[in-house]
Amino acid sequence: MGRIASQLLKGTTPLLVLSVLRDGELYGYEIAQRIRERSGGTFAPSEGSLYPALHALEAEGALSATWRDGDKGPRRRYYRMTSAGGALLAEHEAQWSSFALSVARTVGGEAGR
Amino acid sequence: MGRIASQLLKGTTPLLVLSVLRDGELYGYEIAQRIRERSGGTFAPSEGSLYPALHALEAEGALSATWRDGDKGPRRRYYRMTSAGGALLAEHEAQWSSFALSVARTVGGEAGR
DNA sequence: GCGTCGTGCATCACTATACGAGGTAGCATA
DNA sequence: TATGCTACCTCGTATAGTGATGCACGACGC
Repeated sequence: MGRIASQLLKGTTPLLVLSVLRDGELYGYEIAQRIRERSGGTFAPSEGSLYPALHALEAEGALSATWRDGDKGPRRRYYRMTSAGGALLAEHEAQWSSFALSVARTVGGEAGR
Repeated sequence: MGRIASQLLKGTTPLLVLSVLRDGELYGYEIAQRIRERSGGTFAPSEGSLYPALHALEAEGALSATWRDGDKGPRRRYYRMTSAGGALLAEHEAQWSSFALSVARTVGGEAGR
């Protein structure tokens, strides 16, 4: 990803994470893969941003998580969206659309009114 | 603006600044006002982000600037987009649309293929 | 004359957050 | 044995937005 995009990404991680968790329970690594797939490869959140974001969402009560031993490979931490998480997702979605709309208006040059 | 939006804004300032300068020459304060108007009041870049961004764009050669005494009020620094700035604007626009599209795809949940 | 307000530019400390590197660990395969 | 993939976590660094502060000018009210 170019040097610009990593700045554009700021603030979108919770939105992206919550979005892929609408499908159901996922563990961290899998969340990153889903985001990558769904974005068409454009987004590949680094571990250094993904895990802190998951911890923060869990601390806020937006996600609940449980450790589970994989029969193969190391243990995984599975995340599930709570109802508070659903509300937060809705909020982030609204914020995003309003933001994207405002960018479009400003760049497009139509009167903002 | 909420605490989320200020993170979303990161990286968009050059795009917004260059966009309003398509109209012609503007000075710093005026650039902020235009962005505010065009965005419908959603964006109101703080001075602490606007001026450094203008200086950076000037240093990159995307903008040329001249001091001019206002007949009333203090002197103003007028900015004009260079041809390099036009190219940079096109690049930022492309980057933005690709970014916004990817967010929409990821949030929308369509296969990213 | 003097304080206050609005314009206009600039810089600073603070903050949020993305990145990459490094560490731990388990299992599979060569 | 060693290499590589999965899987988690944390740390140092860089980027860039915010609000506060400062300087300077002109206009207006008292």
